[in-house]
Amino acid sequence: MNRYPHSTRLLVAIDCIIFGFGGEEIKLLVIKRNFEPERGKWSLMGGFVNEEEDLEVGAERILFELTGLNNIYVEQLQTFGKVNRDPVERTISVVFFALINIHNHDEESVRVHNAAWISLKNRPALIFDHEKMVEIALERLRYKAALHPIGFELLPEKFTIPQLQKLYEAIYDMKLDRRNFSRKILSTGLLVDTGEKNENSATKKATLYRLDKERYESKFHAFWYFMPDL
Amino acid sequence: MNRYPHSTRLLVAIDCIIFGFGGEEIKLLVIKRNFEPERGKWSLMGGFVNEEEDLEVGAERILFELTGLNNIYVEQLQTFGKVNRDPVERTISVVFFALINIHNHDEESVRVHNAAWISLKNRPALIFDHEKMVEIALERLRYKAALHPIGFELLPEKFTIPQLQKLYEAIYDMKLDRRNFSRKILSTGLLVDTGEKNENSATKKATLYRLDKERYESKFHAFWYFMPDL
DNA sequence: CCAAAAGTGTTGAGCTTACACCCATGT
DNA sequence: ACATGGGTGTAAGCTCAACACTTTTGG
Repeated sequence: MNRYPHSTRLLVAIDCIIFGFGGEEIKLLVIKRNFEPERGKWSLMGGFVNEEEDLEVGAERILFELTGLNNIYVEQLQTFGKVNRDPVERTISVVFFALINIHNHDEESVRVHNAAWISLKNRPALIFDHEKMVEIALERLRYKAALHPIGFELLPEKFTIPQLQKLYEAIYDMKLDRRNFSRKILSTGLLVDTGEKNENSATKKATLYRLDKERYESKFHAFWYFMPDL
Repeated sequence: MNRYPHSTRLLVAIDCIIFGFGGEEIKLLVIKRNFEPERGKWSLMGGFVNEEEDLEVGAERILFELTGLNNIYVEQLQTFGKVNRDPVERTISVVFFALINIHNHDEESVRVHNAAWISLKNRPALIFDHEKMVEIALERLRYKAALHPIGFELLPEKFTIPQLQKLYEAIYDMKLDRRNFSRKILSTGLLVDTGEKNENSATKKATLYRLDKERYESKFHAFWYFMPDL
């Protein structure tokens, strides 16, 4: 059904940048290619767009395939289209980035796909232009997390303020003042005290909070400063 | 050269959102289609990606074709890929947005393409999903202009602070306090007094400033608040 | 001399930062 | 009891928002 007769058709791929938080540092879920080209190298999870599939649906399909998760935070990042970015054949890649709770993914899927969580900060080289994609994704994550309450997507349902602070420190690779951070976060009114305490701690047990979903939805698009000078 | 044999190839288009500033309101450069489908309706300027052409290069080609301008501010916005977004044939559209000085474009090109500057705020309906594209572009413009010194791209080389203020008021569709705005802008150190005055004014002539290019480049990626509460 | 727009100064409020102390827990 | 990490209070400085007055120009 080529109804715009004189135009060239191109391969369109989707690549997914999957961020997780390990408690100390930001992690990236990547696959080790067991096919050519670049067999044995690390790569983002991706796939081609199906003929009868919206881009977002494709991204969700690919994310589900690797993680077994649905209903996760996904955002379109950017489209990469340099003529020679894929040495096999010209391919346009629409890149998405996802934030998931690292403990929720399906371990079996990850094993089957030969995937692994790697450190974002000390990551190995990635194939093609995936390196650039990750750089831009990190920039976007920093941008977004400073202005919107996005970080919660990386944490479990119930979390403590010190955990949240560690997360922000990992995202921006900087230390924050405990007292000021706590006050700023609580002042948003997004956190609800569950009454429970974090039993894992060896010292004083920290309060477990959960997100106030309604407030979260309604305030998500507001412009805030979660971070001091960036 | 189909070397990924079993995958579908799709049409890939580029659409351009072109913003200009008329002195009072933000304008959009659009074309009136003289071809089917949707003949006679307003549409963004666009075209298909050439086989041997990077996406950014394609966007610059399309922008040059309509405006006669090179070296303008262009940024990739997002890619639209709903299956039925183009009724003729499935087409992925990579959307760019450009900021130009409205007085610099080539009038002849605009006439040839049956194009016109329309009001952004009171715009007529656009074809396909171009309406949504413009919405998202405006959101992005507001986002970006609040944090980065991007507005200058819409003004002439030399401009006055009141002009700049009118621009920001147009972008955010709100009134700003003259004194606070002036102070905030001057405190960035981005403006250089040219020594000249705006001779067009009927009353007190305002000082003409120009951008300090070096400072602009070096501070462009800083996070700032140009605007009060959004 | 008057109207209209440009330029500048001040002040109070609120926010941010930097800092110190107390509490809970396990060893 | 002590080490470790969690929780809260406060004061100083700074930025921002709100506001009023003076200057320049053309008519």
